[in-house]
Amino acid sequence: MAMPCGLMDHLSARNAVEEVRAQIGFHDYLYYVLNQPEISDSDYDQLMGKLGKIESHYPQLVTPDSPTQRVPGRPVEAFGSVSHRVPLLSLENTFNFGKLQAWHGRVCRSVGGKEFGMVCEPKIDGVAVALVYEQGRFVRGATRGDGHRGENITENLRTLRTIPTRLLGNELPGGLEARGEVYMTKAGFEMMNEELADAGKKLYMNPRNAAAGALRQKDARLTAKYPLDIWIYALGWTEGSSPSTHCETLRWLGDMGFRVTPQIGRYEDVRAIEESYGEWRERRHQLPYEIDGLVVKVDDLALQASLGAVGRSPRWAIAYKFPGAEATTKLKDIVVNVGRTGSLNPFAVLEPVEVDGVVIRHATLHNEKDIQRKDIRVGDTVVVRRAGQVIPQVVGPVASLRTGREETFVMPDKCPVSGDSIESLEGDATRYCPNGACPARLSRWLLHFASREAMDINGLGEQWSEALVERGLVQDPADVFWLTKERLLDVEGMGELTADKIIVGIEESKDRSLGRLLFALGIRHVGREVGDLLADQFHSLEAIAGASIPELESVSAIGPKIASSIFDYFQNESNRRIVRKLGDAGVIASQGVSSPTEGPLAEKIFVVTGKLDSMSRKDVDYRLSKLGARVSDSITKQTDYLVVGTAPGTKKLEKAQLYGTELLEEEELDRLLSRYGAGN
DNA sequence: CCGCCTCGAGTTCT
DNA sequence: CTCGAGGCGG
Repeated sequence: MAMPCGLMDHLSARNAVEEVRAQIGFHDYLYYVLNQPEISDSDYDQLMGKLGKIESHYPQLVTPDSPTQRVPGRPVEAFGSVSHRVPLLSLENTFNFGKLQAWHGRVCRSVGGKEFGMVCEPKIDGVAVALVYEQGRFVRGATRGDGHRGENITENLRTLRTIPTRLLGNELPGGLEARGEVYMTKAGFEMMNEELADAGKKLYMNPRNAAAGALRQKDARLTAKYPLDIWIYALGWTEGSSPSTHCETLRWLGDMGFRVTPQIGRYEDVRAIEESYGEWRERRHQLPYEIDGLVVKVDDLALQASLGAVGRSPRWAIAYKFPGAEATTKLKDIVVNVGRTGSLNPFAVLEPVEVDGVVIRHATLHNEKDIQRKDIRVGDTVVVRRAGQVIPQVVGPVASLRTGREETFVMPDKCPVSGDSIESLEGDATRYCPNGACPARLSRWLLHFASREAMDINGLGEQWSEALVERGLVQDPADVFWLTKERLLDVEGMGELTADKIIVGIEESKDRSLGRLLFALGIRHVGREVGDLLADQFHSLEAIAGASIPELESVSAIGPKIASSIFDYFQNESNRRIVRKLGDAGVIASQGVSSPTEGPLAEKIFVVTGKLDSMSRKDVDYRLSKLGARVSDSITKQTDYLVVGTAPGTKKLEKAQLYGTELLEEEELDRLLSRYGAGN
């Protein structure tokens, strides 16, 4: 064997390598685990350089646990599977204190009423792994898998600097298995997604999925690029002696160089745990990584052993989870709804799941493109989130849980209600049912026609809209003005009182403003705003119906698309009939009063976020507009003030910060209003 | 043509 | 609230 540099014989080289590796291992521990480096980065680099140099001269001394080998040279073909010597069980879950008390009661009974200590630690939202060490060296790492067999991801785990390749200390057991949770910090996750977005690649949905994805890279060189970390939370098994309580075990593992969950508490009383749960629930957002609850364990290991397990969960531990803003569930089906415009709107039928204290069964999927973009398939396990304050949203599929039996969604080519062939308008992501008389469209249209912002017909909601259309009493919204109490009573489930209420509601709606009526008609691209604009400009329904495209376009904010949509609407014979019927029924459509553009707050644009205690949003709107201000709902550079109520939307606050918009507390708004005589 | 801004449309659950 | 699309100014 050649000895190119000749300075060392083989034996002293071996000693030198061992020496340097031990030093590097120790400094890795100080730097990555304790966050207390004792040497400078350049000194550290020198150590690494030295090791690399010796190893390059004596390749036979290179072992997989060398610090230079954290990132291997080539990808693996496939992950092997390994069986766990002691199965990794999953924990029983609870979201409420009652079930925690019940668990505590069961443990109490089975230990015969003796006092016992419990340990409580944050439950990291990551990927559970088992790390096996032999003679103090990291030899194997695996995922949980089904609890009995997991995937061998040793190479990938080796890239994590916080996983020691060698343990510290002199009296190490012959073999041991440490268990922990690999996670990605929130910041690392954001950064990574930004990079993926820039590269035009698919984004990860949350830090946990990103961590799981990173660990499943076939090429560990890729894993090394992800910001992964680990907290060790338990000892799986060991050969030789080990401490007798969970607390001490963690300390013992920490001394060997593992990065052990720091925020751990010991309790004798479940009520104290409940208190700590409350604190963690608040504090979780300040942590740099995500936690989804607390894990409560019996501290005494002998007691743990005597309690054993039921089914797949140990009896000596329970996960006390936070009500999550996110959950995963099965996507049972994708069903298509027909909107009032005839738009086909796919929505998800979900296995009911609790998200943030509410059971979610449905969620909108927007349109076909959106489903394709997110690659959502029927049968997928999906992540569901309550976006913004309320509305459930399917974030995306958990692709790793696919069985191969999932079906991709195809938009039907016939309307699911009327059976008409589907039209797709050029440059429009949504598709439409072209049949204006489609019963689904009709009942949605009627509902819209009667809605608060439109004709505001009291008593006519979803239920009765559908019933009236189904009974054939209404073929277009103008028909409602010919309804009589007798005919209403024909409808199944309709009582005297309801019928009276609806008749009165209809009568009262006859003199709504022209703008509202235009909006109610449901002309494509004509909403509340454009409706009022047209009313201000033309003063009567007849004038609008008779206007030419150029005349319509002369109104600012109305361009070619909107103009031709309006023009086409009034060219259509059945629409003209509706207009005539409305006139015959005595629907007056008084001209809307144009809003004053003068006043103390003229030209000022307000946006409101969150809930206000003293008045409703409509109230704010009304009072501010009386002073000449405008209330918009999205923040732009033009916005002058953002009124901040309780539980404000974070998006709006962020934007306000970006544009330097002035913030107004509710009190300040009150003062402002009363100064100009528009207060309470 | 692009980048803003604004408007329209659909939406869940209690 | 969110997305998509229309209008309009640079």
